[in-house]
Amino acid sequence: MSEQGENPLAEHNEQRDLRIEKLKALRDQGIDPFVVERCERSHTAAEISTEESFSLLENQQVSVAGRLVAKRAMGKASFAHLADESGRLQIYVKKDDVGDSIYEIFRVADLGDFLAVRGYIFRTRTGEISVHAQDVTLISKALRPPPLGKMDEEGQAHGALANTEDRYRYRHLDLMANPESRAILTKRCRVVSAMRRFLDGQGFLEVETPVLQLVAGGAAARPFKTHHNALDHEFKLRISLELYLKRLIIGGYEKVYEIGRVFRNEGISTRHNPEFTLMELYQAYADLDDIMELVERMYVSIAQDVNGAPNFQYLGQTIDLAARPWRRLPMLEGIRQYAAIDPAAFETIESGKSACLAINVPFSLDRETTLGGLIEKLHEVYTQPNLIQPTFITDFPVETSPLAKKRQDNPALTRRFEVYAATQELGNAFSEINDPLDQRERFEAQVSQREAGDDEAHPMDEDFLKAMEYGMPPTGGLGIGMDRLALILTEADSIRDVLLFPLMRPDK
RNA sequence: GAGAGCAUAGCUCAGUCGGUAGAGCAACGCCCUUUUAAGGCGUGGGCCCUGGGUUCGAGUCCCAGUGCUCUCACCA
Repeated sequence: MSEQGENPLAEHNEQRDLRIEKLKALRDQGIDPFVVERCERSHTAAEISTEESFSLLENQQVSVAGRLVAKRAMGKASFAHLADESGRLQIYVKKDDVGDSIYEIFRVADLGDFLAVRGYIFRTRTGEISVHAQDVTLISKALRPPPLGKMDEEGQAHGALANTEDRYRYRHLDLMANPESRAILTKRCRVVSAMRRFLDGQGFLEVETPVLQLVAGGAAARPFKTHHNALDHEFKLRISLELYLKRLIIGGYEKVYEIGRVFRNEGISTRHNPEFTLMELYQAYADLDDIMELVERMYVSIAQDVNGAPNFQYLGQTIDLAARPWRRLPMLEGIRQYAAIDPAAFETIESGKSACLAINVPFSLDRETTLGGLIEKLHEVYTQPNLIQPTFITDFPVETSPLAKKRQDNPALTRRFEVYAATQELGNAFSEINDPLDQRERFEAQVSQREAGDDEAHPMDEDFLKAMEYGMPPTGGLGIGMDRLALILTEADSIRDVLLFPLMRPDK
């Protein structure tokens, strides 16, 4: 926020100044790395450096390119490593072979520059498969040194960019310097594509619905607000995908899904980012039990795709997704097992609270204003930490489930489940309400909660209610936080590790 | 929102009892034709996060602020 404004060229930086000088000197000799537009590559680093490929490629000509990430210059013959997306590859540059002028180009190349190398494959005295250069071209120049550190024989980086803030804030540097960061982020992308592949294979249609909405509904959260100039109207960024996808079911689509960014104006933590990726699907003529079956197959398929097995490790435990059917546990039954409170105690909020007092719960009862809220709190505190192997928690309280059908035999409970594994919530599903009168009552109950001070209660949405009044088939729906799913499949510590660019406070 | 920890060279980090700044890597110069965290000799590089305070003297101690990280709360 400096008043005079920052001129990047005025920035004092000795190493950068030197590199700019080098660039000028090269240009004076007619060598300009930035005029290069493309580069023919015959092989990637990974395609060269395996034993199988070596047996085919030894003494063969190859053309490779990549970022200069290590350099060991020794007078008239030098070694260096180039990194491309596939990995690292050693090159050997000998003055006698490339000639004085090319050797000089290599000699002045800095770490971070991009080089194209043509040469033949050989194995060094110490056994490393390498390219013996016959030609070296500078194809792009880095004006700042990369925070690479050094890599030892085990491939372990030393002295590389390690500061957590910088790794998130300058992800391009993190990706350059830390292969394990890239591995986790790549896996996250694969989780999303595996999800898409599975759903496409099941006959679901991928759709896109509005991010800018007049009423931000479908979840309980405060929205971001923005303004459209031409309409001179306030819009909100969506907090879920739900209500527009249901409109598509009303319109006659039978199996739709969307994988999209949603925005919640809330705190940031190791499990929360203000914008995150949600997958929601809706299937007409299906109920909660159909969705359970779908979820079991979906997770097995995704784990198989990204981990190569229908299970994964988390905190030292093996989570076995293939052992189907997964456990089904009604929420009140879980509370009976893990908190030792009889379901009969939840007649009223008062009787529920006395049962809580009797077992000395470790949270404040004053905060709980609805029976359903109290029950969910007990579930989170007592049951959830025990849910290691995949488990469907069913029969959520009606007050906290304003979009789920009531159970016919007990209208205090809903046809809803959340799926848990490794103690993490990994999905939320309902038999969706399709009775517009019931839906109106639920919204009205939410509006009274809002008026009682709960600014995250669901807002009234007349436009959606009107849509439902045209008739909606019985429908099963499912929502999955993709970032959370990626988090446990990668065993990452923080949601920021599975987001390419997590939200950061503005720099300086 | 509450608490704890951290902030020093481009990167990773030391810095003792309060005495005006150190290493490795990176950079620059010289040597070196199979090295691989190459090596050898030499050189440059610092708003010690910011602002106050204590003190003859503060990277170090105190206060406040800022930023980050973690824990808790919030987030059905």
